[in-house]
Amino acid sequence: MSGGGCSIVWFRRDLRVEDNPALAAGVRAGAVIAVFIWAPEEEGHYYPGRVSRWWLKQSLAHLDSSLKSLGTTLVTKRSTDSVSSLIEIVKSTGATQLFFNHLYDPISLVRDHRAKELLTDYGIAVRSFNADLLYEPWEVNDDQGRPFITFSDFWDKCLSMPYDPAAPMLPPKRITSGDVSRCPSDVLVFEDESEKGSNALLARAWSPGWSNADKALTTFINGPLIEYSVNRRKADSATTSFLSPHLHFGEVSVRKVFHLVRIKQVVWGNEGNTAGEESVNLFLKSIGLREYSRYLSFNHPYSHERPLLGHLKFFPWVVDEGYFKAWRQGRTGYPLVDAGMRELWATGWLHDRIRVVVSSFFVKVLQLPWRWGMKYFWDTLLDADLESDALGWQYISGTLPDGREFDRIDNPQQLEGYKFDPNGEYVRRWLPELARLPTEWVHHPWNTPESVLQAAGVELGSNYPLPIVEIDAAKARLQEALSEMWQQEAAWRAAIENGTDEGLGESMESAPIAFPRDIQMEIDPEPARNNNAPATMVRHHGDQRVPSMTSSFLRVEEEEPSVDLRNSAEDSRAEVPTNMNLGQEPRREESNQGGLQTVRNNNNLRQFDTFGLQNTDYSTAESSSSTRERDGGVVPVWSPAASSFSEQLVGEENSLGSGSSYLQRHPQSHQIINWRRLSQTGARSWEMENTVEPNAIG
DNA sequence: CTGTACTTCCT
DNA sequence: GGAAGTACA
Repeated sequence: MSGGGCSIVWFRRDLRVEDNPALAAGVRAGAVIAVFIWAPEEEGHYYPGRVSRWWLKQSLAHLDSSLKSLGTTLVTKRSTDSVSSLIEIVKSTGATQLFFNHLYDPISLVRDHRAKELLTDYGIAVRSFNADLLYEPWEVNDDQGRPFITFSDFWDKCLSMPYDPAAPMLPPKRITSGDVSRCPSDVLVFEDESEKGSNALLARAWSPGWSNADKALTTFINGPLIEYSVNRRKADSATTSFLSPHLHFGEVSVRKVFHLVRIKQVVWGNEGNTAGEESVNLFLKSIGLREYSRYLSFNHPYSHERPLLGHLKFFPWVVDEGYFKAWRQGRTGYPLVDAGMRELWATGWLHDRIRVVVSSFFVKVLQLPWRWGMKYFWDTLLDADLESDALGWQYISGTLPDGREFDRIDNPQQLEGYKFDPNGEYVRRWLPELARLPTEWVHHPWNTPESVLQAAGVELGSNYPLPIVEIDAAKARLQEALSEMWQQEAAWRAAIENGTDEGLGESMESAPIAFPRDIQMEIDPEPARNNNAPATMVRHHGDQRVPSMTSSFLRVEEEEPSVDLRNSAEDSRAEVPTNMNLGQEPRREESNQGGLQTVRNNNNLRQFDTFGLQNTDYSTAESSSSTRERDGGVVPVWSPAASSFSEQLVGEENSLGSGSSYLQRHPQSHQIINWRRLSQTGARSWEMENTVEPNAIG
């Protein structure tokens, strides 16, 4: 096809040969050059952590061996600029086409757009595909064609779309290899000497690689899935799917997961197995959250570093590295939290429930800035995933429209972990110093009788800490912090109205809470795990300001773009994109909603009506055309204004004019994205459609 | 069977 | 905090 040149299939987080649309397209087009480019510097702060790099290394080796058995090989390149490397590969191989699968994190959106532009200019036919999601983010909209702002609405829609997700494709039977004789692979280094020892242990517990992922999926669906709803609340149960690292690297297709799970659902539905059906719904929901994380990232590319809602803009986060360190080391004095943090450090894994516990503790009790916790998760989790983790932390922090109240420490008794760890086995496993405490006391040593402690060999404050913060103190401090936040907010508004402080919004925007320097390097309680970061890692933290140790209540804002609150939204709201979906060709298969729950929840927006702002001028939001004529069709174009639906929200909610207005509760919600920084990267509009033909651009 | 107090979970 | 479920009069 296309003149007979070979195609580059650019692998990224789609390390599988099965149900890989980019690979399938390459195979269909003729000879294939399979490429992986390792350019971690492109990730900025989010240089992958040790365990994540370990996984990637294994997964790539696995993919390479699969490709070899199919007739080709994986070309690997070390790079600081993926797009330049692609052009080099084009030059050295004579490839005429490039295929890849979509990613939705902000860095990839920019980079992939640039890849498309530059390579198209170079005369290369570029096509990209959906391999990571059931539906592309722009396919899932409400009745007015606007993106959803709550998960439940989003997920209800996904489960009731008029067409099913694409059916998974089989792996190619054979791949014709392109000529790579003049395109040598670089040896990719994913771990340094100091990391090898720790990494060796990982191989005992995990088997990266797409066919292992497939086995894990089958095992889960035929086994633990049916018990999922019952067992999911046990901290150390082996009944989670353990698919998340596989899914992160795209070793298994989420569409295959979805299809196989729905088959089970139909079977169990016919059998009247309600427990099984409930399990399926819950498990699919966790798949849905992963979908939603991409959806949010696509619609709000800064959701990994900025709260989606602005109402915590003035919250005085506790910038205290001592707290942060205690949390990381599992020395907070709360056994369940500490057990979780030690498990995370030791294994790179944490049960979802425990993730909620430790992150909720981090935000609500310690009141540390959530981005620190998110960064630590990024550095340590085997399944570290920017979009999913951003969603999780924003949810915990109460900065999502459908999240929880911020001003409550929910279920403080869950910190006495009898719900997730009723017999204390989990705590005893990870906190040997508490192993001899009776179950009755193992979750709350702080009020355990002295005689019991002595008998168990526990000396509080010595071999196990007293609670770093008492729950009651944390509640009180939370209230103080909130009133301080409201004062700051009021002062800020007053200053703006007086015109005396125009610069504040700007300065806040440019002063996010810096990560503490080198957080990976000082964590380790055990020298054997010392994580001597390679030079590249250090560099990413080198330019960070270190938070002051002396001012634990230093007020540091989560940044927001400057918002001029004086003008009414109706006067100046941006043009509303209307036809994002026109170019889509919905698949025509008959929709099968067999038994899937489509109960519609109420939106249940939170009552955070503290600012009382109603007139908000989102003048910083740029307007941009959301569609482009192309090949006789209109295709959706990712562009800042098109994906930022703040202006639509303003329009709709203000026109409702009711006391339950969304924006009355969340006056600055969804005004979160500083598009200037995006445009600095050179992206004005990013094609995400999958049918760009050569020379169609420009 | 309906009303109501109580519990659980919430992305 | 509130919806949705549960137990019981």
